[in-house]
Amino acid sequence: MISYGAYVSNLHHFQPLFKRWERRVPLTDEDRSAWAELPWGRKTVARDAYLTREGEPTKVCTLLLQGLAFRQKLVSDGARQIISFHIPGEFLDIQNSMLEVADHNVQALSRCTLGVIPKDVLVQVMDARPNIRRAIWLDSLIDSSVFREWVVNVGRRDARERIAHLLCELTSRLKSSGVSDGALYDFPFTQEQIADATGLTAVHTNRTLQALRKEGLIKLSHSQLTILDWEALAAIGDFSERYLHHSV
Amino acid sequence: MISYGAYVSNLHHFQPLFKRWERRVPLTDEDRSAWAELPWGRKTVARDAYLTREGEPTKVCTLLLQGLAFRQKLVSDGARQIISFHIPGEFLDIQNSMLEVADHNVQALSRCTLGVIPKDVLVQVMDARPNIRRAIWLDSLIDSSVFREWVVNVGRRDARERIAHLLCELTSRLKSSGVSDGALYDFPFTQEQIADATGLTAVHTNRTLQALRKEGLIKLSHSQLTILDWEALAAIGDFSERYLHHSV
DNA sequence: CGTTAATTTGAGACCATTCAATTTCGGTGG
DNA sequence: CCACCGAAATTGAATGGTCTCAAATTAACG
Repeated sequence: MISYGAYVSNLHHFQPLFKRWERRVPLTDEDRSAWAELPWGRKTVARDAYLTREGEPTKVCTLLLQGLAFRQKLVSDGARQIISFHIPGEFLDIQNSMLEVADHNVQALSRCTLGVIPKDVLVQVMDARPNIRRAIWLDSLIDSSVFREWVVNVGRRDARERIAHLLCELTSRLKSSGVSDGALYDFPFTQEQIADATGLTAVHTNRTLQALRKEGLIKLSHSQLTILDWEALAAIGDFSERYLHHSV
Repeated sequence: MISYGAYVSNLHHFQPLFKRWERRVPLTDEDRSAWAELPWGRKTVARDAYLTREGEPTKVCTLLLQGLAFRQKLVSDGARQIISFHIPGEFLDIQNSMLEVADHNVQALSRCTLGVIPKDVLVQVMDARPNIRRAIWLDSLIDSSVFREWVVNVGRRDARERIAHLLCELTSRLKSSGVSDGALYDFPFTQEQIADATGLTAVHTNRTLQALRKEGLIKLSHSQLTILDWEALAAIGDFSERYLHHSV
């Protein structure tokens, strides 16, 4: 029998997830408790830890509960391309539920707490609960939309535009999720990570960030970011929230 | 009452789709006939026609029956980034089933025949038929994987590598789908389209293709492509089929 | 407070772009 | 069947954004 304390505690971990899901799909109390009662494993990992490795067979799906994480692929000469960043309440590898082999790597960006669940359990709950199925299906479609925008970002924007766009995306998503109030204090990304996410070198990322600072668009030091002029930054980055599908 | 002739004819149109689906998910005769009996609209469009426009409300989903198509986004200065190419038997906008507004454009690359279906019909059939649901869910996850690889391609490879990779992807997908035998005769892509897909200019794409030709890696003229040295081209493009998930 | 990671700076080289101009290709009408 | 036309491919030369390779400085952390 599950104690009331543990039960509430479980539900508590899923608040960012439920909050995000319920913006788009109605959940019943049954949905929520069924979700919380799944055989979740808890895991805490250090910064830079690999959560998934390309080429390995998929066994579980991973929900990010606390901290930040990112997906990446390595090319033959060893260069790294970051493909997406993830915030609490997001699945890091929902595709593992259906695909047999991981096609990219997932790494912790900061110290992370994770909810880990066997892939077949997830498939079962998706079959049984239409609301949860739709919520996950929507998450996955929105992930896809973000990947598409990243193709555009690295393919057709220059350094200044790419970085402005990335900062806008992170701010917008954190604000929408309620994790941050929008000014994005606490910005644990290294310049090398920003470089790998934008297809630039760390050196050029450094110079570009300095330019944005000198123009009074952002304030960034000691892992603290402040967006000083959102309108200007969004204009530079050609940023529109549409692709994030915050409302449905 | 649906005539036998029309019924068979309908099924015929979906052969490339069913063939692809059944590599990963078992379909029953009931699944197939239920699918064929949906209220499909047929549409034929000319080269370059827009099938979906960013910002427009989503009403239908579109299945490519014949011809080639691509997804793209335009940035503020008018530049175009192509995000994916599509071959017969693939959905062009499955995300329309759940999202309210299109986040990118879809264009016909050649003259196309399309199957068009209202989004709510698709949602219903996915709720009712687990096999079809899983097939579409898999399609969508693999689309996502391709988008991720494209982020890597434009983000961390040089011109030569990007184009080699793109040619390998197209060849591999056409071969796997059975549309082509793998040598990829009939290559209707313009150099401008290849440029827009790889984040390059048409001029540099031209020079890079010439280099690949001079090295004896490909033969390309008059819209006919032949891969002369697959191994070498795949090595240059750092190409692995893993991300295409041909088998599950 | 020492050690490593992360950021910053400089200078030169290079890949890809820009901007034209030219040639070839593909389709059309006379 | 050939002349014509716009689209696509090709070529050249100059420019420039980003990279490379160090080296120096600053920040983070136990």
